[in-house]
Amino acid sequence: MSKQQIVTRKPLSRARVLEAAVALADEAGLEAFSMRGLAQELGVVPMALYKHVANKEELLDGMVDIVFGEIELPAGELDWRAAMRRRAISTREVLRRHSWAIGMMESRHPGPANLANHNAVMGCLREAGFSFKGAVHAYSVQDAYIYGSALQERDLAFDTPDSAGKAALRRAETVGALENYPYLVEIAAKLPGSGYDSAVEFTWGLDLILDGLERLRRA
Amino acid sequence: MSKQQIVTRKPLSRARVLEAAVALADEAGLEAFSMRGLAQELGVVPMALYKHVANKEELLDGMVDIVFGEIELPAGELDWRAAMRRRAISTREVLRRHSWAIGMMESRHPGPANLANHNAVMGCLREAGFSFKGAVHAYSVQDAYIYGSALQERDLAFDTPDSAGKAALRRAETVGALENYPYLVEIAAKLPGSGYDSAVEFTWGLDLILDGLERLRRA
DNA sequence: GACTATAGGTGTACGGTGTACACTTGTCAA
DNA sequence: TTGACAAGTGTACACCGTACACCTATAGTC
Repeated sequence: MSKQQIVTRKPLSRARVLEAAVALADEAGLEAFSMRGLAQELGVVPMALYKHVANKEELLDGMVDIVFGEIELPAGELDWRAAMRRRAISTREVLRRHSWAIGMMESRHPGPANLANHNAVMGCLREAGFSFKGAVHAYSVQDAYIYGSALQERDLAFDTPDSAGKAALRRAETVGALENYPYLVEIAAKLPGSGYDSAVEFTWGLDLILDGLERLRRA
Repeated sequence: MSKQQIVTRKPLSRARVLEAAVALADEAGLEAFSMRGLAQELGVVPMALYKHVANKEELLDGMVDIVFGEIELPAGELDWRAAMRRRAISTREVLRRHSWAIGMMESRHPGPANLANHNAVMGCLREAGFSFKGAVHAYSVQDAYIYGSALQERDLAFDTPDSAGKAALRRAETVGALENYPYLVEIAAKLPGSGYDSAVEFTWGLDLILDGLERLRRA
């Protein structure tokens, strides 16, 4: 009986814990994500987790590095603009899958995937001919935009034109004084029929930034 | 004795609670911010707060709206670019004062200051001649950049060139394999002496974006 | 084969959190 | 004087992360 149990349930490991943690955070959100819940998901008592991760903080560090690992690195054979574009789009997609990670990508103790990612991006820019300072600028602008977009997408939930309009309307209705906010009214009225698409919105801004950076690089 | 107490301690009010909450979050951070801590700060028992705010969520909503209220609205007499630039810089400064609010600016139930802010920004763009779609694009790009920058600044703590270099170095040292990340090494080596300034970094990217938007507007 | 060290899972307990609910008390209107 | 009402209190509960002592199954050594 107890033998069977042991055979049945394959033993925990740091990798298995991290994997389950990411899956749980994906579906439950960061707010509802707890050590106790994760333990239950793994069919184990809460304290069992602490044999594989030091504490919740370290667990989160590991989770974030898994997320970094899913981001496509800039490929050397592409020109810098195409490489950065792909990498930005990949980052956005990964953050849509793991939206709990959005605020944590740069705030946690960095893991190997994080380091590899930053090194590859910086390398791509430097090899494309950006000066050191230029590369730092270029990196900052892109990442600020990528992470800011992810934040916006998550918070505004503009997934469909319809929900976008609804969100604007809900905002305006809050105070019941629509007439004081004519431009919010316009958004509520026009956005639903405008074919708004958050992916298109993202690439639009991305291309604006990349265009600006290309001008910088040539100078 | 008890009379004195009552005279001494002026009574709570929603405004006083919110104000104290913002102050406490400013100095303690969001992590350490609790209803119990706030009550203590106000010299009151925790449950007393619930006579003035429904719960912690609603309290946070109110706190975020206070933050919105501190942001300078675009002034009508400036041209759109100058107005947007000032507003962006003001937003960044406000978020530096209240960095706990960074991830919450667009995710909470919106209050009046939030609505006024969004309405004013959208209005500024529309009146400057942006098409509806163009204004939405312009708004999205700017806010994504502003909030993303705030996130980066908070997380990387690149407040001084020195700390910036240290941060990069700390990252690289984590795995003890500097030679695998040559571009991180470069950052660690060069950034400290480069005169890095996060405010300059911010306006650099901001101007890049505003330039791009001006081109759009003229088209 | 017996013995022991060790890694992995358990059970209990503690101090923290948000907040429901019933209570007192201080203030003002009638 | 009474009685309603708003403001502050005290107790209690379910949840959280995790320290610490314990058990137990396996692996290595003689």
